[in-house]
Amino acid sequence: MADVNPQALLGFASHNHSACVAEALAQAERVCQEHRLRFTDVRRRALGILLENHSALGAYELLERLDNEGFGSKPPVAYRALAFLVKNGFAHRIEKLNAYVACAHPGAQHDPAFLICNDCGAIAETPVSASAGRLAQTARQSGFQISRTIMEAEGQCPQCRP
Amino acid sequence: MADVNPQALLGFASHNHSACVAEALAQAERVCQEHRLRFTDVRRRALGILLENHSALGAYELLERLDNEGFGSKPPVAYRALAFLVKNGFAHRIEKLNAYVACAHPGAQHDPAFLICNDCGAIAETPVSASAGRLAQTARQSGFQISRTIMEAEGQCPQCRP
DNA sequence: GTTGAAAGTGTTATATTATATCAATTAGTG
DNA sequence: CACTAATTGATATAATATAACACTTTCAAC
Repeated sequence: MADVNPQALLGFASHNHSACVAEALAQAERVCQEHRLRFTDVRRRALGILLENHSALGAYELLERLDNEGFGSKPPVAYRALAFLVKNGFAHRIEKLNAYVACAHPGAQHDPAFLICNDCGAIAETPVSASAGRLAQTARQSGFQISRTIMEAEGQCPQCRP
Repeated sequence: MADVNPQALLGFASHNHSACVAEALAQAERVCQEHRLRFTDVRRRALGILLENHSALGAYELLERLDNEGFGSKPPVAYRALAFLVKNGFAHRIEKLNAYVACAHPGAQHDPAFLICNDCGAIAETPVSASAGRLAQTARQSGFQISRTIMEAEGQCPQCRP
């Protein structure tokens, strides 16, 4: 994946990016205070980096940037920050890419679903209710109790279409 | 994941397993003839192994079994067989597990969706029309062209529930 | 049937993603 | 302050995956 056009992100619509980063960080700050979570320097910065990118970042890419900024340089540094962010809903893991994105709807309870552009790498998170879909229906019928749903669609975003 | 109870598989319902393996292999044989695909020894055996397991198998687990049976012993042997099976719809990759399952509905065109039991490792493939869901709807509305959809739900299968 | 091109196989080597464990530090609590 | 739990950073290693090469097999053209 080449450089990502920032215009192509966040639901593939334009937006004020630095404001959106600041807003998301502030929101995370608030949530952490409320829930007595320790929003440490590495964690804050990791989220900042994901937000600045606004597309999926691999753990080792994140690690490199953290390292450049004086944080640890070894894999667990990145993986632990990511684990914290994912666990608390500030970021999501994209299984298809073995990569991570900042959450586009932090705070709100949601089953994340993603549209992944194979051309430019843009990621759009869309709020889909997993419990309402056919898969959940099938699960209920067969007595399967779903704890988490992964929904990712690959394809071409509007910007990259012919 | 411990040993998987065969009773817990294929939609979490009991079935005649050796017959189902033979039938699936025969079906694959037919499809390959129709489509002029080369269903070589490694490929056939790889599918057989996946079918016998009937739950997700990692590439290296598959490799070990192929090696034991006199096929190559190096990763590409397994990955290439898997690539063939996945490409042609005889198997699916479970992104969440970095593992592979034989397809439960070979031949038919379908968007596979999976229920993954976190306790016993059982996998059920359910025929869900991705193009009919909310995610596809959102995609259409935003001009995103979906080429492939990943749907996986983790949870507890009926056998493993309290 | 021989030949040439394409596909398949197996290997070596290496890349990429991820985790277990331990020592040192920091934050929060009584 | 003293204690505990959480966090950090490092070492080491595990698990997953692919690139590139030599050799073989298949298949179609002749």
